[in-house]
Amino acid sequence: MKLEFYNSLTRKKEEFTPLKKGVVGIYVCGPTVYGHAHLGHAKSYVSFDIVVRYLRYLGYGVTYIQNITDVGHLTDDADEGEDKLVVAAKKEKKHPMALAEIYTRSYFEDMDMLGCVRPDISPRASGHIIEQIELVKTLLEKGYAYEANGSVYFDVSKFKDYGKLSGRNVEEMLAGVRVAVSPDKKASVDFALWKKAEPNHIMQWSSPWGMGYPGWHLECSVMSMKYLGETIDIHGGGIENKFPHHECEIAQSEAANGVQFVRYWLHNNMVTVDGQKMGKSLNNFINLKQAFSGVHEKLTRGYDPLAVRQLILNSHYRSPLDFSDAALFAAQSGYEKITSTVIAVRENAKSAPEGEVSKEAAKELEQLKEKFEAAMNDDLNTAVALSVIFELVRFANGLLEDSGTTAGVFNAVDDLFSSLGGDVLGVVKDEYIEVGGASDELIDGLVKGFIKQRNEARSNKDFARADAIRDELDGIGIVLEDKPEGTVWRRK
RNA sequence: GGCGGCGUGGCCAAGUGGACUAAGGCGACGGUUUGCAAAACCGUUAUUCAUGGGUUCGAAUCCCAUCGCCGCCUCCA
Repeated sequence: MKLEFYNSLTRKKEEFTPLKKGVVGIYVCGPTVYGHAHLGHAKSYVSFDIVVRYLRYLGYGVTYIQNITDVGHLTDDADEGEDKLVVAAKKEKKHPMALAEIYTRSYFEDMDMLGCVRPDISPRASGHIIEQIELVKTLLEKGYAYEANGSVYFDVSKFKDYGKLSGRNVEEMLAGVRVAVSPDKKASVDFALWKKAEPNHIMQWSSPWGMGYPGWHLECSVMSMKYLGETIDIHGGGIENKFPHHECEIAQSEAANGVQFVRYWLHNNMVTVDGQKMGKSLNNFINLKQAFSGVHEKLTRGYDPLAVRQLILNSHYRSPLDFSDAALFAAQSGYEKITSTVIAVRENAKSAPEGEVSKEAAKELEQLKEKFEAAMNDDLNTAVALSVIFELVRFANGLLEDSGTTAGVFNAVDDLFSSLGGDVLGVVKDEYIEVGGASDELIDGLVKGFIKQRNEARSNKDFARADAIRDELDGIGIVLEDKPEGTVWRRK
């Protein structure tokens, strides 16, 4: 089976073929950096991280572009309202660009924690004002836009395909207008390409139409065009951006270039928290730093970033995902199960008897790999792909109990964990340095001292003392496990 | 009000006309193992897929109605 994506544009699953053989250009709408990234960002960017990782796994050369929106958009569409970056900047008493810098760094930090590969280019909207002005000029020259009172608007009536992505009908939209129409616009559906700035507006640039700033949809058109060309293979983003944002991107880009803008539109669904929409006023707004640290009244503990990632992968990217403390807890347990098995496999690979992979093991691993790829090829069904990883865990644990398992088998199992669980899903790490690593030498020495004392107590049948030592260590987050080959410790 | 989507075991979630008497994870319970645990392994845990009708030889999957939730129609991943 070939790789298929559900294309929002055609509303069906389609086999994926890139425009140019072997290479893929993908553009994903990035964050507006006026606050820390939250669970919704995590779902979106982990989802597209999987797209990039899987395409690379399949051997494509992928160019991954994800913008950073550091020019705030208006807080409403009635030509009123304030730039939301500016609003946040005032509140924190910082220059908007300083604020953008703070939250851009915070964003990358959180995405690194979640194991998302960095985009090849993270273009800033503020760094592409010239290109944006050029696009507006082109649209004016071609008659798709008009200037009014220092602002420039896109004339939707000139672009026949408007509405093709979101399934909206321009006449119906005109009939059902709820927002007050700006006096400068010819029609309520027209959208701003360039906005005139009031003198006190902090972020403004000079243009042929006077001082102003770019409209909200322009940057994505401009930056995808600049780095990926006029027609790009994949454009990703949140489903809430289908309209108006992506619809407007199509209009601007296709009007300017006269060619198809995006071949495959991929949209991820939203998150809820405890079954409710996540909102600042609902007190269920959880950002990633809170999820990782557990400092939030909805959370009973902090969660491993990769456990958060695993929870996201446990459902389909086009399905809504409900975050709750219980769901995170379950994901954490499952993540730890995978982790401990991978570590055990790698340790055993070093001490196991020499030997090649057995035919039976090789066959089993091949079947798991095929099942995994079939799931991923079906519009990235990570939930099923993850279940294959759990099948591999069970298979591996069976091998671990068999003292006859050879190093060759363990290495083959590790290879599959590393490629499917690591390279593709990103929930298996290359190295686990938390336990027994150089940074842990002191702790390791101390814990081993306690283990020695406890085992002396055990051999003297002084189980009360033995259990007391174990409980004491458990209280500070260290778990002891008595294995046939001796007692080992790990962090909780 | 208009448009789109969803509702599967105690919880999360895949499956979207016949191989479903419904994956996988978490939790719970029983067993193996253990001094007892932990971890691991084995087994049990939905005759049923929001509710009520209908189509079909056959429906979780299609249609209609009802209830609930989510998204878009104003920036938002």
